[in-house]
Amino acid sequence: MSEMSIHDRIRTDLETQILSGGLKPGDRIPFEMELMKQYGCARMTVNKALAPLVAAGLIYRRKRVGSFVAHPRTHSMVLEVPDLPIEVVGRGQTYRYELLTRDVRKAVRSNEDERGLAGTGRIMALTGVHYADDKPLAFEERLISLAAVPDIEKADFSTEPPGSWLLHHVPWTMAENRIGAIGANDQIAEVLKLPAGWPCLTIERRTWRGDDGITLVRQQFVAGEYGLIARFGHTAT
Amino acid sequence: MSEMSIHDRIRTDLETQILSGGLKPGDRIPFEMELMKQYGCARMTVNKALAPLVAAGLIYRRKRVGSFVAHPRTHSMVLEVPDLPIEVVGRGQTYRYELLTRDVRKAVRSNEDERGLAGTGRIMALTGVHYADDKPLAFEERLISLAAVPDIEKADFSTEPPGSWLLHHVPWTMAENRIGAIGANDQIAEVLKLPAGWPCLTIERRTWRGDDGITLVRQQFVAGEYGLIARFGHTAT
DNA sequence: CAGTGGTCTAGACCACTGA
DNA sequence: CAGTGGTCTAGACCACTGA
Repeated sequence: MSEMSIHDRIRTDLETQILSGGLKPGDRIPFEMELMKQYGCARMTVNKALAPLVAAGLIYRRKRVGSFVAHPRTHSMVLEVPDLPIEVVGRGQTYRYELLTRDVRKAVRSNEDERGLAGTGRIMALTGVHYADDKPLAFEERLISLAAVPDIEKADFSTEPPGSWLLHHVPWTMAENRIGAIGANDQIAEVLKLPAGWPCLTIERRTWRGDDGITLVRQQFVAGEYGLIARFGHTAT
Repeated sequence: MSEMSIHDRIRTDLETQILSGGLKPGDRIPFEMELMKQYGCARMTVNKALAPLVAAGLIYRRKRVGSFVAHPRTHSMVLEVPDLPIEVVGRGQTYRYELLTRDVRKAVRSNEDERGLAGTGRIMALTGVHYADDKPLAFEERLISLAAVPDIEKADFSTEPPGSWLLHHVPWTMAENRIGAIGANDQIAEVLKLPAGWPCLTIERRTWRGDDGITLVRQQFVAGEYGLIARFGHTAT
């Protein structure tokens, strides 16, 4: 407790009050001058405490008016989309990736996915299967922009899956995941050793660096074998 | 550009370099003293620029050593778990909730879900269906702790679904979502007007206020009719 | 106009830790 | 020991905006 810095104490005190409901959405929080007096500190210290609360969307501030608890709009959770090998090994299973197809070619103009990724530049197209304890866990198809990631041509995906390679080598600035469910089609059912139509959790992820698309990946996880967990969080306006 | 504050310029300059790959994971970023000279500002201003980069996990700092670009570890995304009526109406569809069953009783000690929620106190158990444009969208079963939410007994769920009621009336401090896929069983398939075994996206959400469980809800969304979207984010070490 | 938050300065002392 | 980051102070000027 006493090891906490003053700005940490101010911040956590306010967080606690907001999350416990003691301070409700729309309520005014004390002015900077008042917090200075309460905590016996300088204004910069109060400011340092409030900045992360603004960034987290817990409060909003208006000049001449004051600072207020924000109104929660949605349940906003932090979703960890983990590196699959680490996730699987972390569960005590063995992990293996099997590369099925690998193709380097010019992006097809009429294909929306490919055009959005690399314009009319070159792309690498990969399909593969993730195994946990030698049981099929997920089917993956992936497109990678060679303009954005030229080094990818030298990568060896017989040992390391492309997602891990990218995660470790290529920084990204923006990503979007779409999560849904679908029944496995005949081809995927065969690869995953499932009856056709078997339910799968789908994740479609697009990743950008700046305005440049890096990769587009679609994964189908065998229902029951894998789930995503999202925890905690709060976002408001 | 010139409207940007100094700390915003320092921060975005560094972000740009890191995200463009000009600064790679493990690279040292300039010392605070160097940034002071580069930007002609005080050390506090540099500090204000670096703090959000630390919070975002883009850099890490070690005393006596310096500050470095962090190594990306996992994709950490913000998942919006929206209020369903708002989401549906936002898509231009009509929303309707149909309450199927409502039961108030003592929690069953042998049932792990119920015991975890309310000890041996009383609970409300609800099942219902969410409709979009009068087509079944999701089946929902929900348990609510009456100890945590006594007012819920007076709520009318013929118009408003219980999730919205709770979102608007009960603040929560912690939540956990488990996302997966499953084939609809016979009972749920009938309610959702699907063939048995039809793939569904499942969301299981537990919500707490402090140490008290508020609600546990399991939702099954008809595959193709609904998806979750998670955006952006970054976590590193 | 007056009071708020936004930003910034030019210092200061400290804890930590590699050399 | 020396140099880094962590924190803090006591000011300052400004833009914004409700009264």
